Amino acid sequence: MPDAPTAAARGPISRPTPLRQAVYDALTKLIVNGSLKPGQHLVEAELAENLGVSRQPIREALQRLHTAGWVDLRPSQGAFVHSPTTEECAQLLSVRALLETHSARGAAQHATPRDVARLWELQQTGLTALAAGDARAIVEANAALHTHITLLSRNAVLAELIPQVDRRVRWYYMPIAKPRGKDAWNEHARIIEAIAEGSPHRAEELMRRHTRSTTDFYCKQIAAVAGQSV
Amino acid sequence: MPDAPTAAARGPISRPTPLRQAVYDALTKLIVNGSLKPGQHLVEAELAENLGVSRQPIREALQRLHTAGWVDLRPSQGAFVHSPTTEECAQLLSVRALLETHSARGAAQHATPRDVARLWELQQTGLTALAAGDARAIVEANAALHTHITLLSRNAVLAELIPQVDRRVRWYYMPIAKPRGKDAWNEHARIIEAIAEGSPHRAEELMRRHTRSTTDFYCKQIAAVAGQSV
DNA sequence: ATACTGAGTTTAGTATGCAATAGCCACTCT
DNA sequence: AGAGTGGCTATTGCATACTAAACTCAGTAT
Repeated sequence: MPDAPTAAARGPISRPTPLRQAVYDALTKLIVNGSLKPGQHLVEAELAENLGVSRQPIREALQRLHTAGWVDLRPSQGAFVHSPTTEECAQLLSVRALLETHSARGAAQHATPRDVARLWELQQTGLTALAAGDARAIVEANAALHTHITLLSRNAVLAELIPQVDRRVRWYYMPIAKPRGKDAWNEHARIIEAIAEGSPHRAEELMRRHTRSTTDFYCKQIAAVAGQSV
Repeated sequence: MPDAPTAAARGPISRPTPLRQAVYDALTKLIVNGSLKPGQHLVEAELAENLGVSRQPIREALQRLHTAGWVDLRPSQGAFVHSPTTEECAQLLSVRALLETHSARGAAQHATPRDVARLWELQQTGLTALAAGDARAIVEANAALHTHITLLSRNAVLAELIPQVDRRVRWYYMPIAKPRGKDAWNEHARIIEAIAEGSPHRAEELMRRHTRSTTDFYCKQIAAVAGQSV
C-alpha cells in the first residue's frame, strides 16, 4: 500500500551491495572451506589488503562474524577464528535438533501442495546425489531440504536462528563427516509425507527421530576422531 | 596451561572495555526502556555526539544490534529501531518456550545443591517483589531466575541464544505486560523442586507448561491491545 | 644460564575527512 | 492548480590518519 504511485516498478531495483556484506560473505566462505583455520589470528590490515578494501568494512564484518559465532573477538588483540570444542558441538547438535523439530511441526501446519512439491524436488536432488556418491552434493541437498522445511514453518525467528546453528555444525563436521546414507533420505521422505498430509504431530515426531539419528551418528564420529588424534 | 608463569594472576585482569561495547550497552538500554522508539531513524552522527564518541564505534555497535535483532539496517539509509510485528512476537514466544524447556531439562541434569540454593534465593527475591507489587522488580527477578536456569543447563549455545530471544520478547511486552501473578511463581517453585531432585523429564514438562501459560497470557494481552488501538 | 627489563614493532582502537547516494523542497511548465 | 524536474542538504559508506595498547626480542644483571 505505501507506494506504487504511477510506475509499475518491478522490485526495488538493485541496491548497491555494501562492501561489509561482501566481506562478511567472503570471510564466512573462507572459514567454512577451511582456508582460515580455527584459532588463526585474523589481522585486519592483512584481510583488508587481500580483499582490496580498507579496514573499516572489515571491522564491521568482524562484528557480525562475532555475534554469529564464527570468530572470537578478544579486546585489544583482535579477531580469531573460533575453535569449537566437542561439548559445544554436542550442544549445537541438540539445539539444532530442537529447532528443526519445531520447524517440522510448523511446516506441517502451513505447507501448501505447491510447497510439498518443492520438497519432493529437493528430495529427488538428494537421491540423485546419493546415487552418484557425490558427498559434497549430498550435504548441500540435505541442507537445502532442511532449510526449505524451516521456511515452510513460516516462522521468521526459527528461520533466523537455525542457519546460525546449522552452518556452524556443518562447518565443524565438514572435515570428519561422511554424510549419512540411504537411511537419512528415507526418513526425509516420511517427514515430507507427514508435512504433505498436514500432520504436525507426526512430522514433529519423525523429525525428532531423524535429528536424533543424525546427532548420534555425528557423536560417534566425534568419539572416533577424538580417540584417534586427541 | 598456556600461561601462569610465576604470578598468581587472579583472572585475566581488567581489559579496557572497548567503546563499542559501551555503546552497544547504552543503545540496547535506550531501546529497551523506550527512549528510542520502534521505527525511529538512528542517525549515526547524532548518536555519536550524544554519547560523546566518534561514528566508528557507533557503526560497529549498530552491526551487532542488527544481528541481535534490535535494529534494521537499510543500505544507504541507515539504522532504524526494529518494529516487531504481532506474528514475530508469537514466534519469539514459541521459540523461547522451546529453548527454555530444553534448558530446564539440562538444569535438572547438571545442577548441584549449591546451584539449587541460588535458585531458591532468586525465587525468594521474586516473591518479595511480588508482595511489594513492584512490577519492574518482578520482571527483573523473573528474568534473573530464568537466566540462571539456563546457566545451569551448562549449554553455552542455549545460553547464547535464549537471551537473544528473551530480551526481545521482554522489550516488546514491557509496555503492555502486567506481570503474571502468584501462579507463575508457584510454577517456578515446582520447577526448582524438579531440578533439585534431578528429574530432567519432570523439569522439562513443568517448564513446558509454565512457558505455555506465559505465552497464552501474553497472547491474550496482545489481542486485547490490538483490539483497542489497531 | 636464567630471569628480568626495556625499547621497538606490530596491531587494534578511535577519530576525522572525503565521496557518493538518497531524501527533500522549491521552482517551473503544462 | 498539479505534476514533474532540478538542485540542495542531510546522511551513509568508505578510506586514511592518528593513538594507545600489547606482543617480541634483544640486552643486561644476577
